[in-house]
Amino acid sequence: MRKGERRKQELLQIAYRMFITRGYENTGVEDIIEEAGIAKGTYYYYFESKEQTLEEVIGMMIDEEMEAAKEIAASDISVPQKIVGIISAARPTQEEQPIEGALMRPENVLMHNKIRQKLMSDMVPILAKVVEEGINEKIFDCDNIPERVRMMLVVSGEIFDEGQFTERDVEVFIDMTEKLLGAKSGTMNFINKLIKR
Amino acid sequence: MRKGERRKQELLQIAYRMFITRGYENTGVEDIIEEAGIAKGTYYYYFESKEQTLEEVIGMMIDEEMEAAKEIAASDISVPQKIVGIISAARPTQEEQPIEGALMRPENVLMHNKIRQKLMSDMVPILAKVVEEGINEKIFDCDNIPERVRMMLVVSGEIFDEGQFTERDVEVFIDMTEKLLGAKSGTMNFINKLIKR
Amino acid sequence: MRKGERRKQELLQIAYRMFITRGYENTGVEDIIEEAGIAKGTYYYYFESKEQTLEEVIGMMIDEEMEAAKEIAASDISVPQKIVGIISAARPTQEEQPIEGALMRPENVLMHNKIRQKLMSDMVPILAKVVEEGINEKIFDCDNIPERVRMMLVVSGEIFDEGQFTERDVEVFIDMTEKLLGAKSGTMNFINKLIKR
Amino acid sequence: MRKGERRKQELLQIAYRMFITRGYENTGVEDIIEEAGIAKGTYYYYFESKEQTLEEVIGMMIDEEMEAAKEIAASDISVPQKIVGIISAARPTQEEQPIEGALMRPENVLMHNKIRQKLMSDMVPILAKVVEEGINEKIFDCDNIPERVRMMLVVSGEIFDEGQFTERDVEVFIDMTEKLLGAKSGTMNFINKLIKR
DNA sequence: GATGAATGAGTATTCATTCAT
DNA sequence: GATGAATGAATACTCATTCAT
Repeated sequence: MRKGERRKQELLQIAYRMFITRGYENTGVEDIIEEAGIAKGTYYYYFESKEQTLEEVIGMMIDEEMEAAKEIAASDISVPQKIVGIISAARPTQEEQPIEGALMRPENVLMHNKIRQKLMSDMVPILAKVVEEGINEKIFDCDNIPERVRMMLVVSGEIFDEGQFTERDVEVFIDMTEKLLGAKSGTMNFINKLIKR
Repeated sequence: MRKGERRKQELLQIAYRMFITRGYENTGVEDIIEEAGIAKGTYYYYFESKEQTLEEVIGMMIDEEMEAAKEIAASDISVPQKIVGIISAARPTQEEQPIEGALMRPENVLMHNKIRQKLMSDMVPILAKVVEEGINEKIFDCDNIPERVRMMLVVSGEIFDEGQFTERDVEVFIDMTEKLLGAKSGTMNFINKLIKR
Repeated sequence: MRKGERRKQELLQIAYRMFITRGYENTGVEDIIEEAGIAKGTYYYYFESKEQTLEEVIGMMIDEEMEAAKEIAASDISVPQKIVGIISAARPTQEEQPIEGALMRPENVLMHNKIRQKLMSDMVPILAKVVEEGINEKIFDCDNIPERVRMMLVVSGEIFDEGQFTERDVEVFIDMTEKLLGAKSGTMNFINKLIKR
Repeated sequence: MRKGERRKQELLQIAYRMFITRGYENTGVEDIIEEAGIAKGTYYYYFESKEQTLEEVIGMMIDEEMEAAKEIAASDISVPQKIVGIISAARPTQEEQPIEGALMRPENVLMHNKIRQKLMSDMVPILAKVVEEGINEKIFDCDNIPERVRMMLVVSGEIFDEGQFTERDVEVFIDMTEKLLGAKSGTMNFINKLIKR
C-alpha cells in the first residue's frame, strides 16, 4: 500500500510533466508508460482512465498552489502583499511551466481551462478573506467582495499566464486592483518590483 | 462562380451551426456533408481541411460582429453607450449560441479560444478609439488606453460568455469600467438595464 | 512472448501470400486482418505500418533464399553446379509464386523491385566466393568477379523471373555464363536439364 | 484540329516532364492542369485517363529514341559503333532525366518498367539487324541473335540506368558484349571513351 | 500488484473521373 | 473546344481501454 501510493505519486509526476510539456491531447498513455517503464495494465491499475489522470494531475497542482496561498494568507505580511503573493501563487511557476507559454498552446487549451476553473473557484474564498481583512484595517473599501476578487483573478490569469505582457499591463493592473478594492493610489505599487520580468 | 460562392456560404452556415451545437471536435466531416446533402468530394472542393473550415467559420462570425461594432462606433449615440454596445456586440448573440453556454463546454474550448483571441485583437483598436473620443469629450480620463480596453474585454468575455452571472457581477463590472476609464461614478450605470438577463 | 512471435510469423505468412497473389498495392490492411481473423489494432500491434510489413515480408523471403544459397555453397557438389543451384535459389519458387508471372504484373512492380535489389546485393558476395573457388580449381578464369556475378544475376532475373523464356534463351544464357567466367565451353551445359520448364 | 493537336503535344510535354521529375504516382491530374493552365474538363477532353496519358507519354519518348536508333543503324559508321550508339540512344538522355537516378526512385518504378518493356521489344529487332550486318562483315560470329541482343540490352539497362556504375562495370560489359557476339577481343573497346562519366 | 496481447470504434483526406452548360 | 462544380469509392492509422494470466 505504501509502495503502491509512492508508485502512484511517481506516475502522477510523470504524467504531469508530460501533459504540460507536450499537451494533454498529445500525450498518449503509451508515452506515459514508456517514460515510467511500466506496462499498460499497470497504468490502468492505478488510474481509471486518462481523463481521470488529468483530473488528479490538476488536483495535485492546485493543491500545492492552495497550500501556498493559505500559508501566505496566514502569515503576517501586509494585506496588499498577501494579495499579490496569493495571485502570484496562482500562476504556474517556472518549474511547472517548462516551456514558455506552454499552457497557451492550442493543444493545452483543455487542460488550461480545467486548471483555471478549479483555481478560480478555490482561490476566490481565500482572497476574499484577505480583502475583508484589508477592509477591517481600513486599507480597502468596497462591497461585493467575491465578485471583485474574481475579476482580479480573471484579469491576472488572462494577462499574466500568457507570459506576453508589458510594463504598461502591470501598471494598469495595479491601478485597476487598487480601484477595484477601494485602496488609496499607490497601495499596491510594489507589485511592480515583484511581477516584473 | 456565383453558384459556387453561394454554395460555400451555405456550407459555412451549416458547419457553423454544427460546430457550435455539438462542438468542433464532435462534429465529423461526415456529419456536415450529411446535413448538407453533398458528397465528401464536394466538401473538400470547397474547404482545404476541417481545420480550415473552422478558421473560416470563425472569420465569418467575427466579421459580422466587427461590422456591428464599427457601425456602433460611427453612430451618434453617447460614448458610454457606444462602449456598452460594442462590448455587447462582441458577445455571441442568441442566434449564434443556440444552446446556453455551448461555448463553455469542454468540447468547445478550442473554438472558444480561437474566437476570443481573434475577437480580442480586432476589437481593441475600435474600442480604444471610442475611449479616446470620450477623453476628448472629458467624459473619461485615463492613459494606457489599449491596455485598459483589453482588460475590460477580458473581464466581459470571461464573466458574460459563461451566461452564469449575477446582478452583482454586473454592478461590479460597471464600477470597474468607470474607474478603469476614469469616468464619473454613474456614467455607465445604464448598462444595468441592457445586460440584464 | 512465444505466443506473440508465433502470431507474427502467421501474419507475415498471410501478408506474404496476399501481397504476391494480389499485389502489394491491391492488398488493403483490411484484407489482411480479415483473412487473419484479427482486429485492426492487433495488426498495428505487430506492424508499424503496411510498408513496414512489406519490408519484413521481403526480408523473410530473402532470408530463406539466402539460407538455401549458403547451404548450396557449402555443399560438396561441383562448382558449376553450385552456381546454377544458387541462381535457381534466387528465383521465386513455385510455392512462392502461386500465379505464373505474378511478380511481373504492374501492381507488383514495387515489391518485385525491392526483392530484386535486396537479393542482388545479398547474393553477389556468396556467388563471388564460389566463383573464386572455381578459379582456384582452374575451372574458371576471370577478373572483376563481383561485376561479372552481378551481370549474371541481372540477366537471370530478368529472363527467368518472367517465366516466359525459350530454350534458346537458356542456351544463350549458358554460353554467356561460361564466357563471362572464362570457363571451357560445355562446362555449364547441364543447366539445360535443370532450368527447363 | 491543328490547334487541338498542338495543344495536345503541349500537354504531353508537360505531363512527360512532371512524370519523370516527380513520378507518375506522385503527379496528380490536378498538378498537370495547373501547370498547363487548363481546366479539368479540358484535360479529359484530350486524354481518356491518366493512365492513357502515361501510355502516350511513353510512346512519345520511345518514338524519339527509336528514331535516333534507326538513323544510327542507317548511317555509315562501323558496326560496333552502331551498336554502342543504339544502346546509348536507349538510355534516357540528360534532358529526359533531369534528376539523376530519377527513374530508379521507387515512385517511378512503374513508369520505368513500362518504358523498359517497350524499349526492349522495339529495340531488339533493330539491333539484331545490325548484328547480322556485323556477321556478314565477319566482325561477329554467333547464333540466336535476338536472344543475345536482348541480354545485352537487359544488362545495359540495369547497369547504366542506375547512373551508379564503375569503370569495372564498363570493362566487364565490353568483355561480355564482345564474347556474346563472338567478336575479337578489343573490337568494342572504344565504348570506354563514350560511356565514361 | 503487474503484465502485454488484443480490441475496434473513430476519422480525415485523396483523386481520377463525369457531365451539364 | 472548354469549363469547373460535383462525385464517391478507397484507405491507412490511432489510441484509450480490457482482461486472462
